[in-house]
Amino acid sequence: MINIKENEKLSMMNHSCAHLLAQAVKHLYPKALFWVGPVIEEGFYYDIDLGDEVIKEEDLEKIEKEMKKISKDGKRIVRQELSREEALEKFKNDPYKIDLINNMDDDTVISCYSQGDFTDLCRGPHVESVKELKYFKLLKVSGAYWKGDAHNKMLQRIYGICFDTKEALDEHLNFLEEAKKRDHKKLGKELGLFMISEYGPGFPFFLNNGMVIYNELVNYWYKEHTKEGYEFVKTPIMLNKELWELSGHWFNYRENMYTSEIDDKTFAIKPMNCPGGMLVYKNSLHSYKDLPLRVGELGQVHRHEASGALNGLFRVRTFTQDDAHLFMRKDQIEEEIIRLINFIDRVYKVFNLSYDIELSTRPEKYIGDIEVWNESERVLEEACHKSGHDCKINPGDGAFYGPKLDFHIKDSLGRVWQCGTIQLDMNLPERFDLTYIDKDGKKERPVMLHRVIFGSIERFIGILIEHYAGAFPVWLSPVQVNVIPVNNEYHLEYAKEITKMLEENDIRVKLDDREEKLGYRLRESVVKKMPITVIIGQKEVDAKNISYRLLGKEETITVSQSEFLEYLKDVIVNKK
RNA sequence: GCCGACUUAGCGUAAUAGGUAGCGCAACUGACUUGUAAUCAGUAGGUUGGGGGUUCGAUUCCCUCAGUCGGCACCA
Repeated sequence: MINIKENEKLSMMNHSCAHLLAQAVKHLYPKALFWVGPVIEEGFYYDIDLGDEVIKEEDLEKIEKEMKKISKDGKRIVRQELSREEALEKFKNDPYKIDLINNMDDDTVISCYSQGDFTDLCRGPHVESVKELKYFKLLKVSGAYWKGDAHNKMLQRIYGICFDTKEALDEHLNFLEEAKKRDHKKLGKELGLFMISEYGPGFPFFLNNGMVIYNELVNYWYKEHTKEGYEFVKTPIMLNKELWELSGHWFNYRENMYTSEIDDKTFAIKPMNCPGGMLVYKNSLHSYKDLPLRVGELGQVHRHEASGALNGLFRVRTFTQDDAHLFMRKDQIEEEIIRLINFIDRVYKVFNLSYDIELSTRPEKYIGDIEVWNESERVLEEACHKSGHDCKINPGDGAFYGPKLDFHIKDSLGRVWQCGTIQLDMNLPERFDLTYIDKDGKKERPVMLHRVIFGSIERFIGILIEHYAGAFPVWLSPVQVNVIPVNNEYHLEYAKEITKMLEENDIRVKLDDREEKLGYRLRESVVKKMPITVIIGQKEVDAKNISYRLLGKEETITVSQSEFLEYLKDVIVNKK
């Protein structure tokens, strides 16, 4: 996946293409006023005020046609620098451009670019001529708040993308198509993984096949966390409102919390697991010798997300965080974080997911001492480097209660998802007055980390569906082996024997003994993305061996039963 | 929540300038007895997302509610 913004030439082309779009829109909708048209990672957009006219998806073709016409006409793109007064005069009928000009610093060089009958306020740079803009595509229209503020009116935004060659454009359009094919909502339905009912928008149901994947992930999670020295808890879904007042969540997130009135008391369904985790910590005394204490919880949380935000498994109203709270002494932070980074690295590698780490630092609104912040940020960054990773800084993007490391994974299509996060919390240990007993018998405040690796199991499954295009590796696959006898009359008995043998070895196996042609059943094996298809015919019956085909491969491999089992155990245990 | 589009059988879809809906797959029944991506025939399946309105008549037009999708805003 290409990042237009990071490629100087393409970035300039896309910016010019945004102007070309604006010019075309102006031709077709003379009343149109334009806000801004920046380059983004996947092309460009332009925000447009059309009064009461509406541009619809089907209008894009028409606009594109006009853009092509202008491009063919081949006008040069000319830069002109203006004084503030000249600029205000030039754009006097355009409140949006006036707003832009008035918000410019005094030392900004004001410039505009003209191409034929169209002029736009812009700092540039641009390509020499609209002639250069040949391989572009308008992709979607939507509403967008003026200046990105939900209190402002909504403008219409048109998205597009431009390339320097036809091949590059086609490649991108193919990429979009491929992504569409992999859509987890579509595959989830086709493969019987999950469903969402209109009775519960944002509340996914996992179906049998999805549950297999879910449980495999959970089992794997427990196993790895046990190896890493974690303990496990399960805290209640619902707790008295007073707890949320104490934690501060009631004040900050009340609007998004589900509540229930019982016996004249308000209970709130947990939107996060930490307050419960704090209570667990406080349930017993802790010695400095017991630290670091690592407490894991697969905690199901509920958050009332805006209806328009919901999206398959990616954005839901209930999800399971693979949460953990780590309590430690100050001198243990660095080591613990390095350990965590290595842990997360190990987990992502299992799924063939590469990733980048970003450090988000102190935001404007923060709590705690600035020295503690600086020190914490330094420790996080250093741990990142010491574990052999680059660390991109995201200034001011930390939580109000502490800095964090975010893990951005890259899927097989090159799309980036934020999943893991390690957050230092300077708020809750204070609010809950967490302590441990130090060497000299005095109470000390522990340092606390929150962390997730998958983030949300539901969302992670959504990402995996798209990452694998529904063709899961054997260890995750709902059905691992599909057994097809060529002819039920002669081969079913042996096929049953094989099926039973595999079942006894904890392989998820399916026997397809329907009275259908081999081709038909084989096709279904492929369509349902079953990783291994065993075909049992006379040859196999006679030799007492097994022939199998791997999903996506043409060849048939014939092996003995024990070799087959060995092969299966290898791919499953080693998660190949 | 906001802007726009969409909602027809389990799934994917067609149709009517307003005259009560077709097709494919799946399902079921029967025939076929099969060696690497769809055997043939038949049967059943729909108050066209819910409610309201206009009309002699609404799946089609209008209003409204819900949901879905693409964005925006939000994302502890």
